[in-house]
Amino acid sequence: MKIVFMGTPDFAVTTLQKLYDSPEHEVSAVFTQTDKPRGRGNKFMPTPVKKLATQHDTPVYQPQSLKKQIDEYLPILQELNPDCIVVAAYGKLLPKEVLELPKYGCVNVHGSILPEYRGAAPIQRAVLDGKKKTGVTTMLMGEQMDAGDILLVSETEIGENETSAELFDRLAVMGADLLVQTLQKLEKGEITPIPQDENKVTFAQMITKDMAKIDFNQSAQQVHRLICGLSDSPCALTFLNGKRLKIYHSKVVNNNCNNYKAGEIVDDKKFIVACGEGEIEFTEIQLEGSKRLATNDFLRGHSISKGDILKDI
RNA sequence: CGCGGAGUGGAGCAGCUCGGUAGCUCGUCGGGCUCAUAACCCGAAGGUCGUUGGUUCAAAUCCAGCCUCCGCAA
Repeated sequence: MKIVFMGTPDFAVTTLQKLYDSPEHEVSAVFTQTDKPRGRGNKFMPTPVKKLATQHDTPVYQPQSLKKQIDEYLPILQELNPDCIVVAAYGKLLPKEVLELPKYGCVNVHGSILPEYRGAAPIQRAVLDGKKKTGVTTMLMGEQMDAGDILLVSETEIGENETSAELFDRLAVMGADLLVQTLQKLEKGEITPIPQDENKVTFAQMITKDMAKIDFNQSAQQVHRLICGLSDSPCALTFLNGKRLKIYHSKVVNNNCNNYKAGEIVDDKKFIVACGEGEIEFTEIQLEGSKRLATNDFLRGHSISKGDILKDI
């Protein structure tokens, strides 16, 4: 199939790579968000998708807004004449003219089992909510965000200590596979799109940094979910001796009540911290200015004291 | 030129302010103790202190440039 790909972050890269690897598909152009200054030094960095597309010498387009610049880009798309437009975490809505252009429509890969978790952060939200199960969905795009008819769904379980980052990687691969399957069946006419059940719709709100500070008055289970859900980015956060301490991995070691204060360090050999209810062990952490370390390694060079209390500044 | 931190034996850190014998917690290897152990005791190997140049009798330590990594802000 002749395909135009639209996407931006790493999640989309996996799918794009899969398309490059599939001999039956040809990626004739890539759309991605505009380059923005990011990172240290505020240098302009290409989006992950652009990086990959450039390596494959695929033409890259970066419109500010397809809707506003439709007169400019519609002719380009018509010229490209794709059989299908594949969209993965592009971050922009597509205008009607674009949606109606390809023979097989615009197919989107989404990181949840729709209609649950429509929107920006489906994967993190699923982990934050302590869901046992999630998945990826392919759908035919409509004009509303993530509201199109469902094509295929693939499910998976979320591990007890699995972080958003880990789940991200798994779902990206699943999504890429599912997309290729979807295209195959779409071409053969083997799929009947199913409208979403509007009564079951939930939204996955964007993740913000002000969620990141850990409140140790919550239960160990709640703290654990926050840590898993926000890892690797923005990452759950507390403070050790006035310095930011990010928690990448943790596990609940005790669910019962305890006699410690919230945030008190209970074990300085393992970095176990008391919560409002239960205790949690940090297993991978990073101190401000230093690198991300397994707690074992961290404790060889840094000392923590039993009885110290972690708290916000 | 957005702000800041850091590069020291295999790992994580200290030492740098006030230049002059390389330190700590681990790991590794050898030996011992023990029913046994990730426990304990004894011993050993392993570092031109990121890189280049400068100051000096002497630089991990002071100065300048470069490389790499990291936190914040966007």
